[in-house]
Amino acid sequence: MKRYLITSALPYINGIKHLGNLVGSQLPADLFARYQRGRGREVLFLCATDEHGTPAELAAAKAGKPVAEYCAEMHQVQADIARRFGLSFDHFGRSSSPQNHRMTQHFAKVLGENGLIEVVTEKQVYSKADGRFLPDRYIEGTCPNCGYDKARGDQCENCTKQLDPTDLIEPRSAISGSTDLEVRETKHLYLRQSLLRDELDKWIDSKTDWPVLTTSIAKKWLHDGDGLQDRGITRDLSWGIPAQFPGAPWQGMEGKVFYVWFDAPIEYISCAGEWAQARGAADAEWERWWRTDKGAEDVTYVQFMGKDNVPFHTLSFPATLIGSREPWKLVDHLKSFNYLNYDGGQFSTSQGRGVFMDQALAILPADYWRWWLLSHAPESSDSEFTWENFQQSVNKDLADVLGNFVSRVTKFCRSKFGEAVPEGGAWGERERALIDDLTARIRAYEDLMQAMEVRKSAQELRAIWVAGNEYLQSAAPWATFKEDPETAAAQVRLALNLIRLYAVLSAPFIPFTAERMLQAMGTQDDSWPDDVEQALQALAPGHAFTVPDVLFAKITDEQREEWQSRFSGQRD
RNA sequence: GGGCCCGUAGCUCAACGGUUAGAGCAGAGCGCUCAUAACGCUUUGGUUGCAGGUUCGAAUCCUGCCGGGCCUACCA
Repeated sequence: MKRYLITSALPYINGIKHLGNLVGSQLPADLFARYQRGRGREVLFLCATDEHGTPAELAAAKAGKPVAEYCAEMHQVQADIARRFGLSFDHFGRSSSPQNHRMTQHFAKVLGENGLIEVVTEKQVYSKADGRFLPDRYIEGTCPNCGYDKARGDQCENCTKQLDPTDLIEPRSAISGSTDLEVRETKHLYLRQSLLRDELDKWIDSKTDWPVLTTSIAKKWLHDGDGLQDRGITRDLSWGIPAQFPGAPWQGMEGKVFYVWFDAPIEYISCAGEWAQARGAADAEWERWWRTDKGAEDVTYVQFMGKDNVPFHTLSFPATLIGSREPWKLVDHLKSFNYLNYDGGQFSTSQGRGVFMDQALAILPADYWRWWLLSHAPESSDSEFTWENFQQSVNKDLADVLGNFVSRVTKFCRSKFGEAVPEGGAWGERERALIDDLTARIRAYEDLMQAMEVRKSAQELRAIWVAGNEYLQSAAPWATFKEDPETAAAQVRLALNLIRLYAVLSAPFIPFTAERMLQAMGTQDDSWPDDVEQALQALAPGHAFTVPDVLFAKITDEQREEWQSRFSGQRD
C-alpha cells in the first residue's frame, strides 16, 4: 500500500493569511490528504508556522511583545483558524520548535563536514538606532538612477533598476527612518550549492511530470548567468536558530542565526518529529516517513506551494538534503499554484486588501470558501476572486445542485414514506444506466484527484451531483408514487443512498457538510465506492434518517453588496 | 534589460498536431411540481489577441508584433 507524505508551504507567522495564501498551498494540500485518507491510504499531512526572520521581529515589536511570545500567540491563532477551515493536518508545528533547532543544526553540521559550507566576510548596513543589521530591502533612499525617493536597497520600484544599498542617496532605515547608518563587516555562512548544481540538474531532469511552472523556474536558477549561486544561510538576528553551537565545524558565528529559508523547509522533517513526540511515539515512527533507510522507500512525497516558493523547494532544500549525504526522502511531486487576485488587484497582507481567513469564516461557513477556492484554483494561470462570481458559483453549485438535491429527496421521502429508507420495488433499466454513468464518472474523478487536477476534479464532482437531479427528473418518484408506490420506494431508496455516496465523494472538498449529510442519513459508513452498485445499497430498507436543515443558505444580493463594500477598503 | 507563462463564447475555464473548437454560469424557449422560485430538456453565442509561416491538416508548432502576469537570487 502506497503511503503519502504531504506538506503544505509553511504560512509565515506575522499575521492571518488571506484567501490567496490559503488556496495556493494549505487548501489543495488538505484536499489531497483527505482524498488519500478517504481511499484508505496511509497519510502524514504536515504543516507549521514559519516563525523566523526580520518580519517576525518587526511584527512583534509593533505588537509590543517579545518575539517568542508573539510567535506563540500567533501560532495559536493560525492553528485555530486552520482547524476551523477544516485543514486536517496530522500536526501543525512550529519552525521554532526544539526539534527544528536540533535538526537544522544537524544539517548545518553535516553540510559543513562535507565541505558545503564556507564562512564569508561581507559588508552590510547597520542601523544604530534600530540596533540591527538591515536587509537590503529594509533600507530606503533616493534612487541614483531616476530620483525616486522611496527606492529600496535591493531595487528601485519606480525604474526597476537593481541597486546596492550603498548606491542610495540619503539612505535611511525603512523601520525607524533613521539615517544613522553605517556599513559594518560581518561574517556569514554560505551554502555552497553551486557544487551540487549537476546533481540538482540531473534530479530536476528526472521530474518529467512536474508542471512547467515548476521546472522552468528551477532551470532558470540552475543555468542563468554563472549558474546556481551559493547562498548565505545566516543572518544577524536574535530570534532564530543559533548558527554557533557545540560541535559546529566553524567559529565566530556567535549572535547569528540561520536564515529562515534554511530552517523553514527543514521544519517539514522536524514537524514529523513533533508529531511523533506529541503522540508519545518513538523516533522510528517519524523516520519511516523521512528516511529511505528506515522504511520511507514506499513513501510518495508531495509538496504544495505558491509559485514564489518554487526555487527554495526545487533547489536550496534539495541541496540541503542531497548535500548531507544522508538517506533523506526527496520530494516526488511538487504541485505549485499561481496567484489568486482580488477584484482587479492583488491580495495584499501589508495593505490589508482582500479577504482574510478569519474574516471569511466570520461571514460564511468554511465549506463555501473551500468549494469556491478549490473549484477556481489558480492552476494554469492567475485567477480572480470577485463577489459576483463567488455568489453565483456557490449558490448554483452548493445550494441548488447539491443542497437542494438532499432537501428534495429527504422531504419527499418523509412525506410519502416517513423518515426511514423505504422498502419494496426493484431497480430497472434507468437505475442500471445511472450506476454505469456514476461508475464512469467516479473513476474519472479518482484519476483527476490522484493527478491533483483540482479544478477538473471539482467539475467532475459537480457532474456527479447533477446526475442525481437528472435521475430524479427522469424517474419522477412523485408521479410513480400515484400508480406504483413499490417502484417509487425503490427510486427513493436509491436517491437516499445517493446522499450518502455524495457525502463520501465530496468530503475532501466540503468536509463539514459531508459530515452533516452522513449524520442526517444516520450512518458512519464513509467507505469509498469502489463498487458503486454496492455503495448504493449501504442504507438498507428500514434504516432511519432525518431531514437536515438547509445545507447551504443562498447568498443574497444584499449580503453580497454589503461584503463587497466592507472589504473594498483596508483591514482594521 | 533577461527568462518563463498566459491571451479561446458576455463571464470562469477545457481542448496540447487530427471529425463540425467544448463545459459551467449568464441569456432565450419548453417541461416538471418532490425540492432552497429549486430541478430537467432544448437552444443562442467564437475570424481561438494581430500578421505571416510550416503542414494533407494549426487554438495547438515556428517567426514577428500587441496586451497581461510572474521570476530575476539579502522579504518570506
